[in-house]
Amino acid sequence: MLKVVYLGTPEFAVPPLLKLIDYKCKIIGVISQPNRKKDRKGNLIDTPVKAVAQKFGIKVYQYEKIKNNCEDLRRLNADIFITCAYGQILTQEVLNIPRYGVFNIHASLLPKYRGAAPVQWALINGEKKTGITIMKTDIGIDSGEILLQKEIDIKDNDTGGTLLQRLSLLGADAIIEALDIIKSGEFSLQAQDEKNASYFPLIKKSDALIDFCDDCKNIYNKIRAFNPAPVCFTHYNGDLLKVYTADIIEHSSINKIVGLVTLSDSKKGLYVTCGRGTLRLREIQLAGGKAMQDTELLKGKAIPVNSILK
RNA sequence: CGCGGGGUAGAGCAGUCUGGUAGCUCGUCGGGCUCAUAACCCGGAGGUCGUGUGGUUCGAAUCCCACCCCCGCAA
Repeated sequence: MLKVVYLGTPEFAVPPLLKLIDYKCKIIGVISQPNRKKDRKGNLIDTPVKAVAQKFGIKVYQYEKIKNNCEDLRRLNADIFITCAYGQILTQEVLNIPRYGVFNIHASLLPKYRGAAPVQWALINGEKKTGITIMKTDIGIDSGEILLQKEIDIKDNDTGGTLLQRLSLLGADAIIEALDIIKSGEFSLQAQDEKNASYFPLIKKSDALIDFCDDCKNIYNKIRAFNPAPVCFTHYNGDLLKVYTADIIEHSSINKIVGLVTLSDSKKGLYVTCGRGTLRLREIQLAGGKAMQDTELLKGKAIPVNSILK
């Protein structure tokens, strides 16, 4: 039976792990990032992958720097490492450890959208399709040879959350398929076409600040890409105003004043001008308050017409 | 003890500093007007003001104490 070590950290990496637990292989260990998230009281929270692994009695390892723990890793005597949003870059020394090498579940159709946040970037760029790539990890970032790919359509109403979830399930199916192939021994790996490669960086919190100078379509895409995390935001009177969802009201007008509230009505909602077009900020949240519909928020809190959001 | 905001009618909020039995925007119910309406007019119902059968007071949503829950930031 194939001895697998699974490396993953966030929610996205949970479905593939669950699928592998059901699969005819032996998961001899799970490696996850150190616990970093804290609750409001300052207690550290287990990573989603760690929590699931522990529930199934799988040994969990958390390394500050995995590359400094090769001795441990060798001792596991694994046939294969499977990575999925693990969060650390593996060195050649690590890659050499498992018998069949390291395979990665990546949420894009490589060579496009290499990098740590392929799903969000695909949405930001208004892509119509994306997918999962199972590739053999090499020393570059998402540059390894491809074993198989699965394509999926991006729906107009997809958000980062919904798309991540579907891709996560797709990734779970894909890795099982990949293991079957690997076990059969009959497969060939396909080098990536470097000419078509694109790389997008990790999303930073500051990327979520809405720039109303932009075209409303771009802002709309960013808002859905960043829902439910990190969530786009702007400011009203200096207070944080998160925007979970928006609707495009019209996309042709050219506006000199942007971030301008043109309609603020507890029945019709909150309309704001963009460089091109107008958006309705539909699901919003002020600091300290809960997320709610614009119409609900406006019943208790006035955001007068002609206010500027920035 | 990381910093901060908040828990008041079905919903969103004001009132708390400067104690004196609760108000706004909606929703809801009834009636009216209208070809019609997410429009407008009139009227009604609905709240032990997070919990403590706590403290202070003649009197607490409001001040003090303890606890529970929600949210923003930070990590």
